[in-house]
Amino acid sequence: MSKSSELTGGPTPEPTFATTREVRDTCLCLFVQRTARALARRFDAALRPLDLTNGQFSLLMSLNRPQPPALGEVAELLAMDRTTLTANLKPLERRGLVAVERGRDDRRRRHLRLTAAGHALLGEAVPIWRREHAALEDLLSGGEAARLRAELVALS
Amino acid sequence: MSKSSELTGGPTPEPTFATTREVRDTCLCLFVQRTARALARRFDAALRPLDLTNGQFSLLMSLNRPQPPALGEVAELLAMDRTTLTANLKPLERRGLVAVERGRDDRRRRHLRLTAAGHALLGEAVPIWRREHAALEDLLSGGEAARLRAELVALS
DNA sequence: GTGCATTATATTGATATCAACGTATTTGCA
DNA sequence: TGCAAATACGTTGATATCAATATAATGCAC
Repeated sequence: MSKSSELTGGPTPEPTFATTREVRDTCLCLFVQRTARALARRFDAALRPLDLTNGQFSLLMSLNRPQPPALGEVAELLAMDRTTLTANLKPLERRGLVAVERGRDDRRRRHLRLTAAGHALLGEAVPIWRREHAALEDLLSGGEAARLRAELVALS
Repeated sequence: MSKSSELTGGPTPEPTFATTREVRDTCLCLFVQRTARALARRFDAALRPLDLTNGQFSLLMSLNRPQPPALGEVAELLAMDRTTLTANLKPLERRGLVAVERGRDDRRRRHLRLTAAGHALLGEAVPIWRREHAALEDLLSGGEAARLRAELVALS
């Protein structure tokens, strides 16, 4: 059936150019990474006047809630490694946008609280996000955005 | 109409929790970054026996073609900054998987060539990619993968 | 063929990402 | 109670990402 033995488990053959085209044209991981880079650049550029990256914006936004969440909860919400979140917090702490405080009940936990400055900066970022996101949705036809979100969540 | 003045351009109000929910539930950039992290972890784990990351796999694969492409072409194909690609090449060059050679016609160009070792390693990676990617497509219903790819490209 | 804009790439500095490993605290069980 | 497993988090080292800036080669106008 197949001219290739790539599936037989024998001595691995070297991939043909046809295999490369197949991977390049179908690999969902590659497609998502590519779009992730493009969107990151786009939102980074839009938020540059506030000296915020897209990731910092999403992180600050996830902290804007009645009760300061623990680090682990936020990491899970962002589908991010805990240690990555620890690293990402450092520049925000330095700038006084986020404060970290030990849990009173459970002293292992570290709760992340948005400071007044962080809250205010987030307020400036929201209109930028609205503008940029509206432009983004214009690239998709009606209803596609919702479907895209559902598909992305299915892969997460 | 709107109880919020976030769109009026006046003194920026601080974002409400409702705004946070809106961003969290709709931001395509956030959704894509989240899925990008999850898929990267997944393919990184699958390729770990070969000591390859998902990005290194995609990069090696993009070099598997008749004529060695120039750095800039590859960067555009991967929607990646040129300087990022320069950095990503270093570990692959160290391991002897990729060779960089100056263009003969245009000596500014640097052509990226897969070595025999790189080609062989890529051969070992293909079955792993096939297995992992098949598992991934199972998470989506029929035809969704193609639609997802098209939507991701529209945003790139 | 000179000179200048353009093109292709490298370097530096900052943040982002995760695995491997280590520490402190809590929980549950004997 | 005492102690081991589980939980929450940090640190280190490696790669990934991009903006800003610099260098070198090409090409074009004149």
